[in-house]
Amino acid sequence: MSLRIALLGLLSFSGPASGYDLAKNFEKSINYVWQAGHSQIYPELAKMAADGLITVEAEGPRGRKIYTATREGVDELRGWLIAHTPSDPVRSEYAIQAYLLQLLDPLEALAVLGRMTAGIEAKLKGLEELSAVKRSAAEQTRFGTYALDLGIRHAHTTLAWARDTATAISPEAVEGRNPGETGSTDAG
Amino acid sequence: MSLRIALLGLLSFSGPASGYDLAKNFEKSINYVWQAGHSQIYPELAKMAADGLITVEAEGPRGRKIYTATREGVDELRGWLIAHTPSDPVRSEYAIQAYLLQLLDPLEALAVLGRMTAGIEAKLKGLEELSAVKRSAAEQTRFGTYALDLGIRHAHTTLAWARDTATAISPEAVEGRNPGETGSTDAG
DNA sequence: GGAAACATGTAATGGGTTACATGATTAA
DNA sequence: TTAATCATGTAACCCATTACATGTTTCC
Repeated sequence: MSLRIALLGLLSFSGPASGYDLAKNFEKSINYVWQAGHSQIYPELAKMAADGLITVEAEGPRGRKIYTATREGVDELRGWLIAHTPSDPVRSEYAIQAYLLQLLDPLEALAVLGRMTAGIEAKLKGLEELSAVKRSAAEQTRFGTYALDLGIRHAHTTLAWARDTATAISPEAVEGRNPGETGSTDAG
Repeated sequence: MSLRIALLGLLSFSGPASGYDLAKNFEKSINYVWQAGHSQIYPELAKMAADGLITVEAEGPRGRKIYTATREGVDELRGWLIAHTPSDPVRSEYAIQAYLLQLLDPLEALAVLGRMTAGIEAKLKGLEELSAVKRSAAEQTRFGTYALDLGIRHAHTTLAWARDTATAISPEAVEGRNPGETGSTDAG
């Protein structure tokens, strides 16, 4: 359902577009918040057309099909936005690892948390750069910025959590982790 | 893969257990972080047994099967914890709605954000109550608490984001939202 | 005897990822 | 002519949800 809504939304923003256009557009906007590749998008567009939510307005070169949202499609989108209460099932591999960390000894657990921290920092850096680019280029819609903002905030939260958890597991070990020291050879 | 790991983890904590036990246990622990029902757990256990990660140690009354992790299972779990970098694909209906809100007029958008806020507040309340219960009952493992903590932090973050976004859309309208006023009939 | 909880499964369906497959157009 | 990019699809497989289906034990 969400994919359908996302595609209807993109069509509403951009006007008539092909599956290829939508896939490209998806990749650099909603993608930060919901993932889908062309192999999922093309069949979904076919189903949406069969359901009367969109129509093939025209066919261009190379078999390019131009879709437009129908009245039903617009209604569907508006109805979902206004009436649908989002579900937010948490499905976090980070949290699973956190839950199971006690099966490792403290030093191993700290190493795992260190890897987590690095991963989240990298992701956060990417999102923030993107945010800066989009803001300056003004290529981004106002609300697209808000979605990106949510992503950045969540990454910050996860990062802070990983650091605090590391501290809770072993305060001394974490405090000893200053730049230039690895803490692996000299314990004192 | 994650389900497998979660089940191996639960088995490691509890010792030998049946699918039923694991499903119950799952529901009140990892469930806040990764969801799976019995209809997913039973087949997965069968596959894990076929793959040599667990074995049926004994059979109890009512066809109850008691599983234990094998050496391979323990290795698999430890290997995943130590080597696997968690993926955290964001798949948030909240964010999709945020992205598409500009298709509504500001008053409609505010109503949607209000519903979001209420939903997240309810969820947060549930998680925090649970956290209090678990802390007092000491029934919770130390790291299970950390996973729950992550859930609570994320909910807080989403809530703050929803409020800030509402303010950004329409500062006046949001400031006017005091208890006792609905703001729907008298526009001020 | 009947309800509740124990205990285990399968089937149908939907959603998502990866890989496979094909062909047209454009620009170097 | 050949590489890049445009453009569209299918197939195999995995994971997840909901509903269906069955039988046992315990307790009232």
